[in-house]
Amino acid sequence: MQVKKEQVRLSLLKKAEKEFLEKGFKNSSLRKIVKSAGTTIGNFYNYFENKETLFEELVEEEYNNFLELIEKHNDEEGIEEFLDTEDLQKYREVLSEIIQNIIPVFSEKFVLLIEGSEGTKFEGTKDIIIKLLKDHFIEHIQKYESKIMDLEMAEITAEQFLNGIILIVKKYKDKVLRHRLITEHILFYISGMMAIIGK
Amino acid sequence: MQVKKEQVRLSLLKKAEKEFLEKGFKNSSLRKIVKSAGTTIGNFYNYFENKETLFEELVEEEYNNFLELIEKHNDEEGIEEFLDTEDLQKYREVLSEIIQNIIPVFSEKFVLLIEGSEGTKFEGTKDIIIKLLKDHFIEHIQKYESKIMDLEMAEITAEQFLNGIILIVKKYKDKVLRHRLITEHILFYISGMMAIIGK
Amino acid sequence: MQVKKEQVRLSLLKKAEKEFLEKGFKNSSLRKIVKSAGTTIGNFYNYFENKETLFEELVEEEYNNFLELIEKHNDEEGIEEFLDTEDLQKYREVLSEIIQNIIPVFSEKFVLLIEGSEGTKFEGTKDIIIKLLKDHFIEHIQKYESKIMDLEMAEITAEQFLNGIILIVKKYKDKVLRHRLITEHILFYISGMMAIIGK
Amino acid sequence: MQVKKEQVRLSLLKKAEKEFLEKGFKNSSLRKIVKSAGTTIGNFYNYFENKETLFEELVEEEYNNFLELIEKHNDEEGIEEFLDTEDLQKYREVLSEIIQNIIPVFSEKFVLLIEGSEGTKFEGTKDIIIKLLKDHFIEHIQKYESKIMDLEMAEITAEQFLNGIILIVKKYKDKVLRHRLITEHILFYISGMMAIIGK
DNA sequence: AATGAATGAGGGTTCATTCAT
DNA sequence: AATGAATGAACCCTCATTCAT
Repeated sequence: MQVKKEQVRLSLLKKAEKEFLEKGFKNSSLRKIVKSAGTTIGNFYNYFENKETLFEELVEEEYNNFLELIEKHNDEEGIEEFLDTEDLQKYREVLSEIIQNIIPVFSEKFVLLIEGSEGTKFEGTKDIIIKLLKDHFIEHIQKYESKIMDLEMAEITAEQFLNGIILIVKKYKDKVLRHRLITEHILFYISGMMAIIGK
Repeated sequence: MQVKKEQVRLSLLKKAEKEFLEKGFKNSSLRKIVKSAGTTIGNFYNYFENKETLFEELVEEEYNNFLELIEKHNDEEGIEEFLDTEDLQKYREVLSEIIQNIIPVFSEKFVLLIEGSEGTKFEGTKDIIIKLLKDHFIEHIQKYESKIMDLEMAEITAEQFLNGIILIVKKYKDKVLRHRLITEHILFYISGMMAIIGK
Repeated sequence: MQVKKEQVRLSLLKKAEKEFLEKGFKNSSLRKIVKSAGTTIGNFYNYFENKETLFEELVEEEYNNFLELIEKHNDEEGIEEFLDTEDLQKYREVLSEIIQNIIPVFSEKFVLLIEGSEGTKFEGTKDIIIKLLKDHFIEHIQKYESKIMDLEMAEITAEQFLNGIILIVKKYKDKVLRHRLITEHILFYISGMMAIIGK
Repeated sequence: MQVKKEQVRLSLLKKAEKEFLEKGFKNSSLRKIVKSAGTTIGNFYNYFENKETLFEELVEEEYNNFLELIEKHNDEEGIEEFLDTEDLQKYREVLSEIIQNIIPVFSEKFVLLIEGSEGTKFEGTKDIIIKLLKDHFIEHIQKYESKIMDLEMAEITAEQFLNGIILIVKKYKDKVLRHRLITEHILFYISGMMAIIGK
């Protein structure tokens, strides 16, 4: 009695994503995932090695996309130039366009990767990203402001910046709204940082 | 072999706080708390009614302190006047003083209350606080800026504002540093909000 | 080492019935049931949702049969006419035939339902039945004797009547003997009641 | 800090009787008894050896009273003569007087002894009494009726007879009512038995 | 491919009893 | 006499995983 293989597999992934998002990896019950996907525990193990593999499969691609984004961004020096303007409305527009390209990275899977990965091999991802962001912040500030940013504030700001994006993605499913809110969020952070460094 | 009562009790509370902070109420294991406190499961129930009571005992006082803070703050209209200044350094100083009075509320127990209380009767506290903050934000902005703040951004900002405090308290144990960072954090949020509403 | 499903399931039900009958629902140990059925606690939960479901599965059908019996009996007015005779032997025969139809209801499961259900959703069943019987007694006596039965005695008699059936079913497994004893039991109660009301 | 010894002891006995009556020996919690008696677990063991001893102390005297009653009754042949009458009302009166002497035996402690003693050394008492009653019934019937009573019905009747008394004592605390109901109950049984043996 | 039986460890909780103070 | 700390076994239940079919 065989159902098309891909169908079961996709159903499992979909229901797992839902459960993992709601409860995180550790608190998710494989039994419940499997049940809501309409198959059985035993069959699950025909598709995935174990609970962790299931999680990894959900998140792996996202993780790689993100790494890629980071790398590309490191090459693309010059973004900041656009941002070096006094006209806030202009700022917004430029930002919005930049975000347009980045936003696909900020998906539910990304939330999973950052917030739901405790107990998996991805559980350090959030820290890695925060470190990247922190270094990024410090570097840019030094470059443009000739002021040393407070190390602790840099770290806090980095984590908060990330948290904000996660928060928006979790709360708002509508793409347009999400885009606008992320833009505002980033704008908010740029303004805040400028205030801190006393510009 | 009996140990003095208070010693065991305190040890249980201490180890419980640690475990609850790390894993949250639900994911904490009573068996592990009890073991690391150097006693047995059976004996635990001589000190506390159950797992939830243990949590509540850790957090109850903090919760009441917080409620008190809220009430007092609602009375004290006029804080904002001090903040309505163009001199950023002055701003910082006034803020710092206000925070001095508030900061005892932001303890590890407060973190527990906000972040680790899922599964207890306190699990709605975070949402309540966010709502309070959100309404507060909206009200003030309307009063001083004659502009309506974006409802979604108000909510995000409120949650992020709270998250930031939690983050600082979790990461930095030194009182002086904590105080400075919270001041900066609040300053950051004021700046960010002003940017958003386009001042 | 897998055993055929139905075998384990039936074994669990059988051993559970035994344990529940001996000790009642609350005092029965799932561990002991499971052990005597030759399986493990973990495996039990592959067959039944929980301890209470196990009980309900044993008793549900019986409960419905009983409800049906009650309903049918409420329709069938006229039984008493047969009983309104002076010839005791005739009485016995008519009773015996009526009981023949009712007796399948009085099984071990019925005992479980009445005596072992404390702590389950069926725990009020005995009281319901007693109330039904009491009202029944009172009504009939009024109809045929134009005397009001003592309310307390009605209740005691109802409970005792039920207890007697339970007792017989518990003690005697042989169907023929059981039938005879229940007949005698009912006869006994009719005689006793007549004596009380002074006929 | 000493309270009068007897006071604590009596309080423990009183609360234990209540708990044992409600839940039986096995299902009663010593913790709860001790708490409601206003003392502590540790102190309990200064007064009683253990949970079972507590039970025994409650019931021992009752048990001996009962044994005595039985013995006395075996001597007193002749009671039945009074009962050998056709006048029901006379019957009632004689019975009522006999019961007057017996009724103190049928106390809450007696209920405890019969119904709540599972798990103690008294757990066989009910069976012993039933056997005594059964033999008694059989003997009397043979003597007066020259008919052999059905052995099974004798046993059932004996148990039911005892159950009825227990039931009355449990349900009705008022002494006068209790006395009347027990009289009626016995009358009921005599009538029922006569019907069975076909008199 | 699919089923679900079986395991064993761990979850929170209650219990009677012992014993140092 | 009185306290309550300490123990260890038992309670029902959930879990991820393995494996025979």
